Amino acid sequence: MTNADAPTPEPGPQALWRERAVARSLDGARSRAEERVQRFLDATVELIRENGGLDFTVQDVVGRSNQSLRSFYQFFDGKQHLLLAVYEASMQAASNTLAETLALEEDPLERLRLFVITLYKWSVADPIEVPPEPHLAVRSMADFLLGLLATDREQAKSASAPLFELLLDLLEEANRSGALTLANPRRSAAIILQTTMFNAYSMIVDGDSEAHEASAEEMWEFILGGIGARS
Amino acid sequence: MTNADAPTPEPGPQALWRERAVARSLDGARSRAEERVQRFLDATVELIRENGGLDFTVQDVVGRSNQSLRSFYQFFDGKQHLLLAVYEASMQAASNTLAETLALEEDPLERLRLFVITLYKWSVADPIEVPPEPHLAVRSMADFLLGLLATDREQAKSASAPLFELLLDLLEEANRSGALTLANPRRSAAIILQTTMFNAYSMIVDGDSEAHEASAEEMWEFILGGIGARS
DNA sequence: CACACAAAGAGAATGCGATTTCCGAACGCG
DNA sequence: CGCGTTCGGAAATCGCATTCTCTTTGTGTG
Repeated sequence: MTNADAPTPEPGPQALWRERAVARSLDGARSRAEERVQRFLDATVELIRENGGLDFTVQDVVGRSNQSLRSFYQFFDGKQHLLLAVYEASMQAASNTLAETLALEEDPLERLRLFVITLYKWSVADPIEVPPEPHLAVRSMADFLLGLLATDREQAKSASAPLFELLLDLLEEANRSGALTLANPRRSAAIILQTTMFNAYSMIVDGDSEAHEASAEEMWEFILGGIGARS
Repeated sequence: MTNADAPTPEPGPQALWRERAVARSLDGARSRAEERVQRFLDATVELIRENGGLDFTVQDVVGRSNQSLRSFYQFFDGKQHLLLAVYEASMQAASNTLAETLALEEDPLERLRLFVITLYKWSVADPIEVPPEPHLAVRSMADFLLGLLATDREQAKSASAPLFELLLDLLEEANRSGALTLANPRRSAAIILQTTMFNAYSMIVDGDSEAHEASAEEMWEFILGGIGARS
């Protein structure tokens, strides 16, 4: 209930962008505002898809969403915030979709495998080709994310939380069922997430470009061994 | 926007920056030029150290090295190139220093461990505190590197080559000695390098900030398991 | 219906950096 | 000694994010 009327207060670091963006306004106005924010986000996702990167201008986003610069800066603190919002949304969406997919599987370890393989594919996929939902922009946002880590650790952390928590659940479940014996599930979750999402580097430093299919499994094997499973 | 073709023939895309930079010029002039280029690089490293990031202006570099903007753009194609040059030099230096360190150790697996632990420390260390040689700027350059991967894969690859080759040698050596049984050393090298250098992400997503000491070993354990060693 | 006003669009104005260009002095050489 | 090359100094451009101003539009009120 923070009734913010100040120009640009910059309250807590945990203030969710959406709250901020939709701040005041009564019922009707609120939903109208949310809708506008959403239009900005959608336009951004489209742009990222199209040129496969973050090199579009704020003007592009504004134009694409048929709104004005003024509105943009009323809803977001800047391009950085916009990107963060998109990233956050992506992670949330990814997390939800993954959770659905995993629901079909029973075996703890198999669930974990599914998580890794799926996330890996999303992370490696060329955004231009990724057809489905406004889901992942993961690959395209990797560098933005690293930049964020350098400055707003907290935000980067909370934005990544959905996926992290999901994975953590999987690990703890596996631990309980006896499939794994992790001393520190949190650390394991962190390293697995990192290994899976930042594979772009590995992909490149090593010469070949083909064999994406193969490497998904290779990576899974690597992780599996790393966390102490595999005979 | 990637290829800014100058009137000069400039053949392959792998043309090393240093060659480019020092292009023509006879003997005397050449060394003089090399020295100037070096001054730019040194100044850059200093700046990165000082503010722990890449957010300094070209002007800063120029001023710091007591040269002129004009000269800067005569030697480098732009800030991007400067950064690439620094990164390349860092990797080369890191590789050399590592090679020296490893020479003292006999056991293949232990050599590998030393490689990982050392590189990890360099990658995680706060650049402001790293006292020794103009060595690593790895941590500070992680995001730049990812950006590079998105655009100039080849350059990113060749700049990372020194470390990659060194690690590859270690792995093959371990394979020969029977300490390891890697089916595809190149892939293993790639994934190990990635896991080690990009730990920043892992470090953050997981809550805690302490325990760097501990995590170096944890990471080693993870990698060791991943590549199939460890009982 | 005219009026007060908040919301939102159009763009011009700023500011900051990277990149280019221009001008003239210093230098090497026939 | 004059000429071309090299190079510092600094102004001129450019692209883009971020601000600021002015106008228009939608809505509810007396």
